[in-house]
Amino acid sequence: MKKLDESLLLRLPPFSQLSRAQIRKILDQAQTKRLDEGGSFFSEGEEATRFYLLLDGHIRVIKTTPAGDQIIVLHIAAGQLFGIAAALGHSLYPATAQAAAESLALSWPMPLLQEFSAIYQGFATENYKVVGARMQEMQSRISEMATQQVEQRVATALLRLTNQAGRKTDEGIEIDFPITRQDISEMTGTTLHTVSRLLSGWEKQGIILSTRKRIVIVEAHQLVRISDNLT
Amino acid sequence: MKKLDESLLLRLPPFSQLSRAQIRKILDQAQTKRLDEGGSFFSEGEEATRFYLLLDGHIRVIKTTPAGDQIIVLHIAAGQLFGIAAALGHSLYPATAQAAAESLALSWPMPLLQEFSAIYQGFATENYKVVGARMQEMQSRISEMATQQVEQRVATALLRLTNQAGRKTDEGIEIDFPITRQDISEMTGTTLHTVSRLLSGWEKQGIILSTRKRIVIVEAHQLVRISDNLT
DNA sequence: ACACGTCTTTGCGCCCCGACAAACAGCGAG
DNA sequence: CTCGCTGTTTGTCGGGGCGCAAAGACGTGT
Repeated sequence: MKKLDESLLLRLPPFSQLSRAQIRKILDQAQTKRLDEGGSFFSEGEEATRFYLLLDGHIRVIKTTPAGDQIIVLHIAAGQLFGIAAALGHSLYPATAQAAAESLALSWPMPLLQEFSAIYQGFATENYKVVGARMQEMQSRISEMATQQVEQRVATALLRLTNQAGRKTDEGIEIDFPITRQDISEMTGTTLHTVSRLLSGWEKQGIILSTRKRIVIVEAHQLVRISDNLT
Repeated sequence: MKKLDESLLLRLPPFSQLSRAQIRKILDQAQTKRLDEGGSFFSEGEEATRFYLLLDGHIRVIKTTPAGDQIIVLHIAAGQLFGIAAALGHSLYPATAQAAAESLALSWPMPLLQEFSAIYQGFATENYKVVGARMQEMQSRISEMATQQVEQRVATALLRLTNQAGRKTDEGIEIDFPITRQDISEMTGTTLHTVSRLLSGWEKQGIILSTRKRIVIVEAHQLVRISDNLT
């Protein structure tokens, strides 16, 4: 309900064409939730009662297989809606939304999702675009997993992360939230050992810089070359 | 425009709650397209001008990687809508829709997609359900590719196919359209050689029967066991 | 300052599965 | 009937990357 939030929302795609009054009305119905790294907004299998908008931070969406291993399905950056699967006919959250860094989100009761879509021009179409973009990303990842080698997949994953959460520094582009080799292995379907070996190699070649939980891409074009398998 | 089509449509989810008159109006605006095995309704990258409803046959949705290998993203069974990605903000078809068997489909100009959604109760929600189901399937496949061995993935793929296109025979459940080892390898991200070896092994064990382009699952529970890695 | 937990690195051996090659079987065309 | 194309089988070989194990680096809390 702070003024801060109002102007913030105005800049976000789902709400960009609304009036101040409309924004305030929407905000009145929202809850704020702040989580430390590692906390979950909701978990796979829970009843999908609310949908969310990430104001700040980063979220990883995790699925756990019957066998018990976790894999990271996608990442969500600030400004994006999440937990909207119910609009697609699911009554349960299909995955877990976990904070990859300290995160702040607004949430609304699920029935308002339909209401917002019906009432506010642009909200629905923005919704679809989010879904469409995610479907494309998932398709790409299926292709990658099917055809690419581990080395290429890891390179691709890093590039994707820089696109979604890259922050320019004087050394290169830094991935703007804490991320471990384990995380990357869960994104690419390999082991943290292999990821560690690859990153070490790349660091020796000056392609990246890396400290604990932090990765900076120095020569992105080299990663592109690797992900395209031009050896 | 045949009577056949009218009653057929009435039974399909997207149109199940419509009146005869509404159905006729919808049909008047539709084109019919029949394709032999191997033909394409549309191709990846083309401008998305029409959306489709599969009346009969089976379709495989293919993506080609920059490197040139094809992978089968998903299969579409009779009664399902396809080519509706434009509703999600894409102006180009994101993949190729190829007939896996002789197929018959209706199609409408893309603008009618919004119109149908707006006018006809149930059409829009049915649409979402299709999208939701496909997203879940894609998520599952990402998990599988990330965590499962090739043998498990192939078993899972066969089970999925029997669910989507299984036809009961006296020998077991038959996959109801022509499918090659190559196809299966493109679904599971492996080579046709490995698939051939696996299927041969399973046939020796009496789990499946297989002739050229035809697969019959005899002991589905054994496949479930394999896909769950209970060796 | 110290101890502890988390994250990371590195080595080694094995096995799955991809690459290559060659032959066979089924089906349609002429 | 025979040819040719497409799909399938089977063998051998080699390597990428996973499992296992252990130690090292970094950050944190007390």
